[in-house]
Amino acid sequence: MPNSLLALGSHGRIWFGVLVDEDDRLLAAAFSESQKLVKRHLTSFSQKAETKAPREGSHRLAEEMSRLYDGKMLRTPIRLNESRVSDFQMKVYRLLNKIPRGRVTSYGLIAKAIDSGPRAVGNAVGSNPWPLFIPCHRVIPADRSVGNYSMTGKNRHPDSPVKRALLEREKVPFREAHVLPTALWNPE
DNA sequence: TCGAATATATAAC
DNA sequence: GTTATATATTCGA
Repeated sequence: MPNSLLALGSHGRIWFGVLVDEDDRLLAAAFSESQKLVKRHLTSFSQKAETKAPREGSHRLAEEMSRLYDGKMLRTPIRLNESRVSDFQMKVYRLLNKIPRGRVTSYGLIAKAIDSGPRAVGNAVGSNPWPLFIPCHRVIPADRSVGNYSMTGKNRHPDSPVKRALLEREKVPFREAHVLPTALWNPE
């Protein structure tokens, strides 16, 4: 009888939430200034495959998430439940995992590396179920502007302040509205 | 199965 | 600066 765990935590103004399966693997994560939004997002995610509502409790990954938000590294390893993402998405996410902290890459460069197209990569990056854990905020448009960071529909402006703040805490160098070319990382 | 919708890129004006 | 067009993948009717 599968039943996942929904755990919330807060740090400053921000709420973090994780959805973990019964084998302690991360199904999805979310963060927002609104606790309600985080909870709603994760609950609806779990309902896409499970009939039962997730039980609620605490989990170390909710704390780890705030470290990532602050631009720090994880203290403990994580395992992902990849059963809800496509092979294509996983191919993209494995590349995102290789982007070093303090650097960024672009949708187009990823597309070239995996022999796909930039819009398709944008789709995959935008539907990342594990924000912060899979650093989708390190992907920017080819013109090196900040680009979008939609949080599944919310905050949909072209140069997301949330995304920029994440990058700046990771010491990505900016000049005005653009990332410096030296911070660009090329996937192999 | 097909048409529409993307967190795009590039080239032209 | 602004379009126009090519493009890969996903999702819903």
